[in-house]
Amino acid sequence: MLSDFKFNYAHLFEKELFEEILSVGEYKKVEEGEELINIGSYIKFMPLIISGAIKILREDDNGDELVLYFIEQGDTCAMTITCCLGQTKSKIKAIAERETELLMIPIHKIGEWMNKYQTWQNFILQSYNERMQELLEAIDTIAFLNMHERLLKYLKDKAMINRDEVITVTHKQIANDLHTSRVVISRLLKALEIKGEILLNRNQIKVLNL
DNA sequence: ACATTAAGTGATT
DNA sequence: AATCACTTAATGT
Repeated sequence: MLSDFKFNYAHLFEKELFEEILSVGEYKKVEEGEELINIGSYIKFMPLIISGAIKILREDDNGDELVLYFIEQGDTCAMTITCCLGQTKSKIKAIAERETELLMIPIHKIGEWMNKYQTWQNFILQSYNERMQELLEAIDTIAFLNMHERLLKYLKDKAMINRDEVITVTHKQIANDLHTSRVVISRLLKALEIKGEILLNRNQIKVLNL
């Protein structure tokens, strides 16, 4: 586990900072489906993802969800950075997409290290920038792409972050993630299968043209 | 064998 | 693209 962490992060930070991260960070392992952050909750830790993947989603008052993007190893959560600056509540929800290992950094360290380490500052700014890009992409997807394209992007993203062309989900779950109805998803999936883009099985979708 | 859950489909708005 | 109503298929007990 620590070797994984080294592999993903060691080259980013100077030795001194890396040591400090290790001594202050708290190792945590979460199972698939486990909720890491909910809307309205205060954030006390900033997670560095060692392995696995996390799904970031928005939720409305009715509890209807909409997936914004996925983050994986080497990434961190941009929301925590915002929270750290303004002591605000989380505006997003984070759920483990699969079994995931994290290193939890107390948020007061974020600011401290910003002043102390140049590499940390770069890391924070860069991840913030990457998340911003992803958000814009998510907006484009929702605003300008039709359901057909959104679905295909979702499937490919999902296959990518799980490093598996076979995705294990029900049509209902996809419908929830994309905030539409199951019937619509079933129809679009069927169309994709006929086009030869995917193979359908109960609880499973195989993405072909990755 | 029966109940439950997932997926497919026509028709309507 | 959403919803309804219904069918069919797969899976669990």
